[in-house]
This record gives sequence, C-alpha cells and structure tokens, in this order.
Amino acid sequence: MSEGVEWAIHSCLNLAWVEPAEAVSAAQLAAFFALPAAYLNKQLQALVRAGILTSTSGPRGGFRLARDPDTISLLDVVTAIEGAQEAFRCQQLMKSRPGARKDIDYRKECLVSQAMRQADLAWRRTLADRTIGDIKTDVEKLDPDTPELTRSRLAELR
Amino acid sequence: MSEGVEWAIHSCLNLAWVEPAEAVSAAQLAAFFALPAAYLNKQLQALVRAGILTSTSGPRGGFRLARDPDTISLLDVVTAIEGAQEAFRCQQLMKSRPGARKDIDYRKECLVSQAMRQADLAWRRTLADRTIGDIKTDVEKLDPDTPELTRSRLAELR
DNA sequence: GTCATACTACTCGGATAAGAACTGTCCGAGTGGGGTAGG
DNA sequence: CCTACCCCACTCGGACAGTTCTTATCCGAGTAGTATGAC
Repeated sequence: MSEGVEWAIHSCLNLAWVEPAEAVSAAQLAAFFALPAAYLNKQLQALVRAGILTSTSGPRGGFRLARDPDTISLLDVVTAIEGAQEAFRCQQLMKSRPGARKDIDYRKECLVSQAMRQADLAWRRTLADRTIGDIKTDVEKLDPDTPELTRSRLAELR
Repeated sequence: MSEGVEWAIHSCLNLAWVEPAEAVSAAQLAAFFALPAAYLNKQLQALVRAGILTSTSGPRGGFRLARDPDTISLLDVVTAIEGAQEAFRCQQLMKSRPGARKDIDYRKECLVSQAMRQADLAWRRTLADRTIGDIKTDVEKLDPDTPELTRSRLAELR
C-alpha cells in the first residue's frame, strides 16, 4: 500500500482541527510532517478529485475538508489514494480447467475469488466503520491540547 | 497484491487432487494454466520455503503438498508469496506532532495505525478461516468430476 | 541373465534482465492581496 | 481621504525524471532412470 495513505489521513486530521473557513496549503502540511511538499500536494489532489477536500488557489489558499469529518471514513481516504479496485484481481485461471464453460464469469463464480473477495470486504467494512471524526475525538480524549497545539503550529508555518 | 497469489492457490488445489505420492512439475502446472513456467516455478519455491510444499529434483520430480490440505489456510499461501508484513506500515508521522514524545512507539499507539491494523486483522482472520481443503471440498460439490478431470489433464501434460 | 557403471534427460534453484508502479521534482496557469497613483 | 487599477507573490495542477518492486527469463547443480557392457 502506498505510503500516501498515511499522509492523507494525518492531513485530513489536521484539517479537521483548524477553522473550517481557513485553508491550509500543501507546503504547511508538508512542513508539519517533514514530507516532500510537491509530492504531498499530489496526494491531496487525489483527495480533491474524490470529493474529500476542496482546494483554493492563490494567496491564503490551500485545502479544506469538503464535508463533516464524521462523514469521511478511512475507506474513503484509502480509496481516493489507492483506487477502488480490490487488491486481489481474479485472472480467471478456472477457464483453463477442463470442463470450464465460456459463459461463466469466474471472477464471480470461482470459489477462490469469492474467498478473497470476502476477506477484502471484511477489510473494507472495518475501514468504512471508522471515520476521521472518530479518530479526531479519540485523540482529543487522550490529549486535549492537540487541537490548539495543531492550530498554533500550523500558524507558525504559514 | 501480486498475481502470484492466485497462481499459488490454484496450484495447491491441483496438487490436492493428485495422488499424494506423485509429484507435479512446475512445467505441468504452468501448461495447465497457460502461465510462464519459470516464473511459476519461482512462486512455488516460495511455498516450499514456507513449508507448504515439498520439492523433488530430477525426472519424475516436482512439487507435492507438504501437509494435509485442511491445515493449509489461504492466509498461509498469501503470506508465503507476499510476506508477513501488513500492507499499511506506519511511518510514525505522530512524531512530528507538537507534544509528541520520543519514548513512545507510535506504530502501536497511533490511533490511525491501530485502525489500519484492525482492518488488516479482519482481513487476515477471514483468510485464516478458509483452507485449501475447504475449497477443494466445495468445488467437488459443485462439480464432482473435477478430481478425475484434473488428474487426467495433468497426466497428459507429463 | 545379472550387476555395475556411465550417460542422458529432467527438475529445481538461484542469479540475471525487462517492465511497471511508486516516489519525487519542476514549471506553468490562475488567483487574491497589497501597493500606487489619480481623483 | 477614497477608489480604481496594476503588479506581484502565492497556490494548485498537471507534465516530467529517478528509484524501487514486480514480472519474466536463463543457465547451472543435482538427481533418477536407462542403456550399455562386462562378468
């Protein structure tokens, strides 16, 4: 899995902690995490295309959450970066088996494919049940200073 | 995910359908599925290293299941090909956060990492619950001719 | 006919290239703000 | 002093290289079976 997923999730968390009216530039977020700015920008663009963030050009521009953090699941973020296709893609080896039929889509019928898909669904379900808002809340419970510390640190990097 | 995973699972299934005393060469399996022989051989070597198959050199040599199909889970096969490390590897971006502590291993403490690990565990649990023996049985229920057809087809490719 | 021996063909195993995907970088289009000059 | 205009710095966005991982290939070490020749 691309490391951009981790960058994206932590960036969304930071954006959830600043004022919704205020945009944060890719350069600020990159400086915050000590990451390459241009490449992080590339990942954030993917989040914009997925409808998770909105972007603004020019001075005082940057990225904002496009919707409430409670409506952004981890699966949304992962899908935005990695793409929607599942990790295991069936090549339909069953077609090479004697007695195979041409009219069957083995991506659905093959029992191996089904088992792998079932595991993939379990993974997706777990990620879909956890939102940016959840994690934001839980982090604040562990360390109540986080919102204020994050805001001030980002302000320094403007 | 590497496509070798699918090759490996289907190869194990075929090996489960031949006589346990009889070895099947990589060339036979490759011809069966119309796959590149040398590369399939490489994947099967990984299964040998993982203790799933045993190999024999020379004429009438090849690969055999190392143990009962019911004791070989899909997770075993996936792990043999892909490696044991989970897909999401935490880079500990939390360390860049103001108020972070050096003495904490954020690969365990970071809530993002925990959420991703939880999803990974759900995926692994699903794969661990499904064995080569399970699939073998289910396929035979759908098509009782499969064992005999597989054996004879492999014999042709000798 | 039987046994020992050498040979041959076959198989795995690891070392070696080609290709793709991920990672990282750079520059241009567009935008908003601030400075400046005129009223 | 107020306003309109122009310039500039800032930001995203997509096009362009470098690096790592996956995919694919090739050749050598070792082995089992077979043929051959001697006894």
